Order: sequence, then C-alpha cells, then structure tokens
Amino acid sequence: MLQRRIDDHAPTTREGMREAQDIFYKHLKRVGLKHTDQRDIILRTFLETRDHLSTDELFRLVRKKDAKVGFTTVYRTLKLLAECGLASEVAFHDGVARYEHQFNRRSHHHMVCTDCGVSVEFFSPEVDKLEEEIGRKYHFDATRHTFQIYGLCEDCRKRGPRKAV
Amino acid sequence: MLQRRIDDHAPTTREGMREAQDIFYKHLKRVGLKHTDQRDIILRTFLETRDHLSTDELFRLVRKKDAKVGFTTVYRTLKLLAECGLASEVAFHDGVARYEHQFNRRSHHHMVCTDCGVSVEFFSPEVDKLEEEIGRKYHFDATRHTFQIYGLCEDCRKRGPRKAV
DNA sequence: GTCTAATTGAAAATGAATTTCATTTTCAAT
DNA sequence: ATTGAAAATGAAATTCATTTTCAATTAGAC
Repeated sequence: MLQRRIDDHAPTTREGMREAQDIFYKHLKRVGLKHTDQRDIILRTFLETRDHLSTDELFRLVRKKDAKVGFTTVYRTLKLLAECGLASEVAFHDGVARYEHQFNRRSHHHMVCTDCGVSVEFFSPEVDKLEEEIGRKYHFDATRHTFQIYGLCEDCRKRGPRKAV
Repeated sequence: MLQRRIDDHAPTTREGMREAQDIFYKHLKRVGLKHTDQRDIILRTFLETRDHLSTDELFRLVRKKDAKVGFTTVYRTLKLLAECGLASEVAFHDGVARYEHQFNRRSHHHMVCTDCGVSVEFFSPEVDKLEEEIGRKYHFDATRHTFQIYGLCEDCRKRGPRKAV
C-alpha cells in the first residue's frame, strides 16, 4: 500500500544509522539483552524505509537481505524498537498494526484515505499543545495521543469508489 | 471496565428512543432490510447505556433481556447502527472494537488511562476545526477523525503501576 | 574455552472479527 | 389469512493478525 509522505524526513544517513544503532544497543544492554545479527539487520532495514510498515511487510523486506530471519524475531524486535523510542505504532484502523521510525522525526500526524489507503503526514503543534492542556485539566499524566483524519484523497474522489460500500 | 463520563449526555428519553428507532427503521427500509424483534432489542439496549461497549459486552446486556439473541446478530446490528450514524466506533487500542451511541451527542473525544482503562470524554472544537482545515489543505474529502489522549489517571498515578511494563 | 542465560524461529495457540449455512421469520402480494 | 421469495438468525466454523511455546542455537561474561 502506497504511503506518500510530504514531510521533513530525510533518509537516514550513515551517521544517523550509527546513532540509532547506538540508542538500540544501549537499550539492549540496559535491559540485559544481547546483540545479535538478526536484530542488526532488522534495525537497518527498518531505518532504510520511510514507510509505515506492518510486521509482515518489514519481515518481507528483511527476508530479502537474509532469508534465515524469522517472522517472530522481526515481531519481537519491533517491540524492542518501540520500547527505546526508535519506532512507534501508528493505528490506521485497517486491521494491522503499523510502525514508523521515530528517529530524528518531529511530531506529526496522519491523514488516511479510506479507499486506497494512502497516508500523508501533516504537522500540527496545536494538537500537541492540546494533549498537554487537556491532560492538566483532567489530572491525567498524558504521555501520548493519536490523531488521524480519514477521508477520500483527491485521486479516489475523482476516480469514484473502488471499494464496495 | 469503568467508563466514566463527564459530559453533556443525558440518558436517552422515551421520545429520544422513538426518534432513534425511527432513524434506524428508515435506514433499514432504505437498504431493503427487515424489521425484527432482535434488532429492536439490540437498539434499545444500546441506547440505554452510556458506556463504550464492545460487541461482546453489548451481547451480554442484550442476553439479559432475551437469552435467544445471538452474538452474530448483535455484531451485525452494531454495523447497521454505525451505518446510519446512531453508533460510532471508538478505538481505544486495547484490542477490541468499541461502539458508543452517537444519537444527539455533540462532538467529543476521549482520554484513556493506560493502566486501568478508564476513559473520560472532553470537548475540543479546535480538533474538529483542524479536520476541516487539514482536509482542505491536502485536498482530502475529510469525513471523520480519531483523537485520543493516553496517560495515567490520577488514581493510578497515586496507586503506582498495576500492569507490568 | 566454558557456561549460563538469552535468542531464535517453526509451529502452535490465541482471540477478536467475520463468514457460512441450514433453519426460521418477515412482509408484500395475493 | 395464505403464500412465497427474500432476508434474518445464530451456532459453528473460519479467518487472520498477533502472541506464546519450546527445543535447538548462540552471545558474551567470566
């Protein structure tokens, strides 16, 4: 599924890659886990793409590089990456969990086409401010939020409905 | 799971109930479906509660009134209610789809405690405005959005973590 | 190099959501 | 009231993403 991105997100540079690996390895050490080739390949593959990947999609990409890496390991590594802040889950409500990398990214949200699934990112500091304000108001220790807008993208609107309603 | 609500939402009155039934029946007629006792019971049960119900939770409530109604029928009726705007899905990312009734409700959003699951509603016209603005900017025909804030509620913060992290 | 604890990945399990299908019910036309 | 076609029902089966299990393998501290 196409994931168009109009954003500030440059492809991960060699230095960025190293920096991210460093964060990951430090996290592993901290929680008493080990450094493995599989985790390495998975992290690099994940950082190389700009897309919003499901576990299965990342697994397929990883497998192109090393056919011996299993789905379960990708699944578990994705959780680890989320733990140390390098990845975060984005829920587009299409039935699968998706992750995007969060390394050197500024806060953003998504607008998703309900017909073709394309997603575009947008920036809205107001929304971030709201999280903080509302949290304070209701005495919640607010840690995160989700905000997605759903609708028909221009192409799908012109083409007419593709999915049965 | 407790669903505290601090909102403008009065319990559905007898007249409201009739009005909602009217909307539902008109919708059924429009799409060539039939009026049945089960659908009646399910709609009434749904309107009687203020909670954010999963299909299974609604099924249990319905079963108290009529033990012969099946889970599948509740599941399907909930979809019908969503189709005609009487219900809408709310995703709290706890693994189950929840519905809340949307009859005579004004736009609102939810703040969810990640520890105990309590949810409180809040109102934020700014968010609704954003949907419209962003949609225009990116030439999307925006139809809906989701906005949830996650964090620790006051009680859970005081009590300390309950769930393993 | 040894040893222990962590890792791996195939397979199985889980569980919510959805579909199937034989039976029953609705409702419009008689 | 009767009929018959189309829709509804609900128990059971299926689907499918996610998560767990477990025996074999591997990392890395000593």
